[in-house]
Amino acid sequence: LPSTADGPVRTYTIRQLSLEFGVTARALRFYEDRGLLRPERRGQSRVYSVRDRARLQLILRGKRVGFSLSEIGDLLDLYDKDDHHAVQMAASVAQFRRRITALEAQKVDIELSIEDLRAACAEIEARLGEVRPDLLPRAGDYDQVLRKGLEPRDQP
Amino acid sequence: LPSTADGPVRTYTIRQLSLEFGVTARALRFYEDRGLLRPERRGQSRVYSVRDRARLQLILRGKRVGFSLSEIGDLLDLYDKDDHHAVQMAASVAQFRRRITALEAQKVDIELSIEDLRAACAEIEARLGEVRPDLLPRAGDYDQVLRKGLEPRDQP
DNA sequence: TTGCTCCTCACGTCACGTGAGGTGGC
DNA sequence: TTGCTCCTCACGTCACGTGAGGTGGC
Repeated sequence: LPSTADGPVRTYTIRQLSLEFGVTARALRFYEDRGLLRPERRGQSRVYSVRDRARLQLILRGKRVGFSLSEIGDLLDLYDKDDHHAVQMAASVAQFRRRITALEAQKVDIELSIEDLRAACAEIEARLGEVRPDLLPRAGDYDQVLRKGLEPRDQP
Repeated sequence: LPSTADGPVRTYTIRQLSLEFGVTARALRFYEDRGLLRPERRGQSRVYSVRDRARLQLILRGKRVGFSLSEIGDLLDLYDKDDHHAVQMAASVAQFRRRITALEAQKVDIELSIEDLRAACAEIEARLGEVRPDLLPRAGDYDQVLRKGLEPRDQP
């Protein structure tokens, strides 16, 4: 095991990181392929450092808020090239604000979609009430509704 | 042109529909490939009926609220097989309610992402204020910030 | 003949999922 | 020897985008 004066250097296997962060090993290899991670090798196997782990954490945070991998890559590259991280920080804030704007637009879209679907439900239920009131959902029991709907109706 | 006692039957070319609904011709062909549309042919060319247009409208509405094409296909199939549309209506309401639930979860995710990004911005700006207050954004002028950050600093 | 729209492959994109087939060290 | 983790292809998924190369009718 490699070590320094401070003791052995902490490293991680691909499985350790994938379990810790709840992603697949395939995902980690994919991030490497895209240049976002550069773990060392011990023979064939990948060996991830504490820094790799930190980068992975940033990658996953970025993904969670909707950045593409290439956007995340740009941010990480800036971070590497900028010793005191000042420019990187300013650039990140700018990127983050843009993302916030995009997310707010998405949120509005979702709210409109929900309204749309609610209106559609109401309209359909009104029409259904005229034709087959027996098919109207009772307190959210939609499975019941479907089973009932597919049975033959009682013929008078 | 085909016609009935009511006069000529209204039809549409692929370009007419794509322009009207703001999608590409490729998208319409793709929906056909997935079995969502079945326009007639006049020679090689596709001829869309009023019914095809209505289906397209439903497809696009479904997409807008986040249904996959295969989910939309299931809904449309039900619609075709159910003469009085009663079962189809009940099933749609059930599907729509599920979609609403999913959208509400997505909305919460987005809200959390926005909060996350806002917190990250605040934290970064605080650190930046200590190191390079000159890089702090002035009233949203982030382009300025970036240009400034990439210039060499004045050496005292 | 030129232009326009139409057509059919078929590969590319995004972020991986999912086997297939093989290796290394305990 | 069996088991485990690791590895590298490489094709599949989703909803198309994007040429390439060709046809038909005004």
